[in-house]
Amino acid sequence: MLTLTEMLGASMWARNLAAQHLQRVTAEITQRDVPAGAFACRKGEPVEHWIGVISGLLKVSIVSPAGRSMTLTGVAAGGWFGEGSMLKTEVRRYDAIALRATRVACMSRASFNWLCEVSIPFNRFLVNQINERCGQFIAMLEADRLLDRDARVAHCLWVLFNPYLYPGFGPHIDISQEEIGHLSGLSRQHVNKALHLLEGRGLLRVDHRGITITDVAGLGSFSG
DNA sequence: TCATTAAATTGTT
DNA sequence: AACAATTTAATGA
Repeated sequence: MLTLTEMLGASMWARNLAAQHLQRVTAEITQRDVPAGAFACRKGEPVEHWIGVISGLLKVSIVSPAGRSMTLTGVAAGGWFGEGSMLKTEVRRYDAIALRATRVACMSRASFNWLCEVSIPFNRFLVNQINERCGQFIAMLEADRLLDRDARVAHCLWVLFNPYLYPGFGPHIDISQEEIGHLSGLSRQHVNKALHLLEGRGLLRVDHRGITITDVAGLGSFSG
């Protein structure tokens, strides 16, 4: 299990921060353990924190009035989310559910605002992060509306592998096929078939309780 | 260290 | 959704 310090070391924004800035906000960050299946945050709550994943895996999703849920993205270790709501002062617009026992880091609004004021690298990071996310959501719309199931699995893994949003640790992603199913909105059976199809195309390798990406660009452009 | 068992995950139907 | 096969993790000799 990773520590907060190790996780920050991998986080894109913490890498480029001045030492004294990082030291101060690190001291102010609080940690919270979220059991599997529980909410890390809920739609409609006031947004008090910028949230990062220290270990585990979150699913960011929204639920329609009719009860249908739609997954927006997954957040793996090293990833942070909610900066949009920090900048705008609004209530949380989605749920974040732990797909397995997950430890999150919470940066208060005060710390976040302070970083925005004193750190140019942090502002540059925010612009890049929001830009990356914007590109991913466009790709997600395409995958969701135009592409088949195999491509949706490919896209969902490609999103998780994005080195900017989720600066993981190497090409291996620790995730079960069931968890991929929850992220992509498909059944475990479809995920299983899709993974082996993608493996046959040389884009990844199916491991036990995980996968190893061998061709990131290929995953991103896969469309059947 | 090795064997046994339980639990989790995968592959198929 | 249910089942069997496989892998990992945990336990104790």
